[in-house]
Amino acid sequence: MKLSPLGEATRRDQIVRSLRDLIVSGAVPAGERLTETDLSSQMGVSRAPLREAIRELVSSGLLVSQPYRGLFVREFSPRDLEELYSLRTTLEAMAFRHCWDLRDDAALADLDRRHCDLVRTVERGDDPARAIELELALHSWAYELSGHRLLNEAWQRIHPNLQFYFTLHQRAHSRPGPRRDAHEVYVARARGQDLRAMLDHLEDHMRQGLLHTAQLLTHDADPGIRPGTGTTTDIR
Amino acid sequence: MKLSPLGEATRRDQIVRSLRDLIVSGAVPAGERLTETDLSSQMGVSRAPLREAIRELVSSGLLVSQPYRGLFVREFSPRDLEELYSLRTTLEAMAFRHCWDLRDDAALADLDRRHCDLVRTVERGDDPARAIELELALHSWAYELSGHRLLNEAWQRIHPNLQFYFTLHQRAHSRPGPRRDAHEVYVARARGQDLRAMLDHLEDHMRQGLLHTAQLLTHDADPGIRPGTGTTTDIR
DNA sequence: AGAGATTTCATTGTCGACAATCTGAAACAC
DNA sequence: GTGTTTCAGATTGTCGACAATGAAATCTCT
Repeated sequence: MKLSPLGEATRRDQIVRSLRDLIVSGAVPAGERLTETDLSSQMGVSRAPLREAIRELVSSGLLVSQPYRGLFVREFSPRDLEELYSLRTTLEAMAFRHCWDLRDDAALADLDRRHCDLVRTVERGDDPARAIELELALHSWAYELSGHRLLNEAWQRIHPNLQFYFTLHQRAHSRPGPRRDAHEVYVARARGQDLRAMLDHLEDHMRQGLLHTAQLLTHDADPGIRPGTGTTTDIR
Repeated sequence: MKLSPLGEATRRDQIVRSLRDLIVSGAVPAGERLTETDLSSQMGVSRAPLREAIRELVSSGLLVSQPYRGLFVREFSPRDLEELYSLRTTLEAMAFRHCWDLRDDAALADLDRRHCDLVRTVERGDDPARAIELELALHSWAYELSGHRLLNEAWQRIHPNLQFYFTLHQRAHSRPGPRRDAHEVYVARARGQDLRAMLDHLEDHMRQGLLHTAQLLTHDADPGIRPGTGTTTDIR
């Protein structure tokens, strides 16, 4: 039996969730300045718990705070995006190395379930935000299965950033959610017996994702993107 | 010319630094409960900035907060330690892959400088806390050189945890600081041309560190430590 | 005396008000 | 006209007091 953690009672946590959803869903434009007074009055709470929630979101990278200057929704430069992808690749490779021998029938069934959810939502076509969520949830499988709490925490920290960026990207180019066949291969590799193949596919998958999103970026002056620099296993 | 970032003016940041030093230096026993009222009165500040500072330390793992229950200094289980080491190994390997081709004369001089500082402090014998600090600063070299901001952030987040644990460990067993020759090899590898050798050494170095510290742990019931599960390159 | 209900008290979570700081524009000197 | 200074307005940072919660101590009933 699996029971979800009961909702945190404290307002701070509610605010964190609420604000995170607000940002990640793209309801506020990236770079937008947020004023605490407005937020607190709109949410019907005092500034004290709001400010604590803000601290949490700042340290997870969704907000940027400049003392006495203001609070801003995070913006993504091409360089930020590349860093996000490279770190993610490294972490996910680590997750697979750790969870590889722990894959039992229950775990694989779990993987299938997540995959089915994703496919269903993608095929339905509406609710692309949900598709993004499920896409990332699919990737969460390896982290959770690994049993590595610290690794999972690290993933949970960059997870909203990816979700946020995907939403931005999708809105900007009104594209459909993630492609189906890419995940077919991913899942197949994850079910297979060849860890090396999984890691290689992972790196390709990530590199493709990076290129796919990066080539559509309008900022073209930043020389941050160098597609090389293997992040998991390539050192030869 | 290198100018250090000018000190944050806000009290919150001062409190963060002050509290972090307090914890990391071992002045407060691990597992100890901290009461906000005491802290705020002792530090001569109100609870508002204190609580915001606490949020920051909680999200970096140095404090544990249970809503309405209390605030506690983080404790390390053998499992926590293993997770810290494995994640650190992965991140540091990534740092070296990223900085490898960026090592120029200035960077190597920087590395030497850090190494000399460490050796001097270790040989002087007093101030073991400073030795720990410099030990970790030596490792920071690769992260900073890599130019990978997100990676550096991740390192900065686990950095205090390591410092904290080393302090605890050193106090408990009144041992001298880090061994000298271990870092001779580390620096030599970092200066060399063989990235593979560096990564292999890194893994050995970390595994030894883990075993060295873990075998002295008194908690022996936790089966968390399984020395296997290579974290960087071993998948053969 | 012992188990359960109740009260008490310390501590955390939240609020509204005040002080410190930044931004921008208007006033001023050259 | 240009550059500097001053001053208002708005916003963030900080404070002290109050409400909500948890845990220990006290009380009650068998």
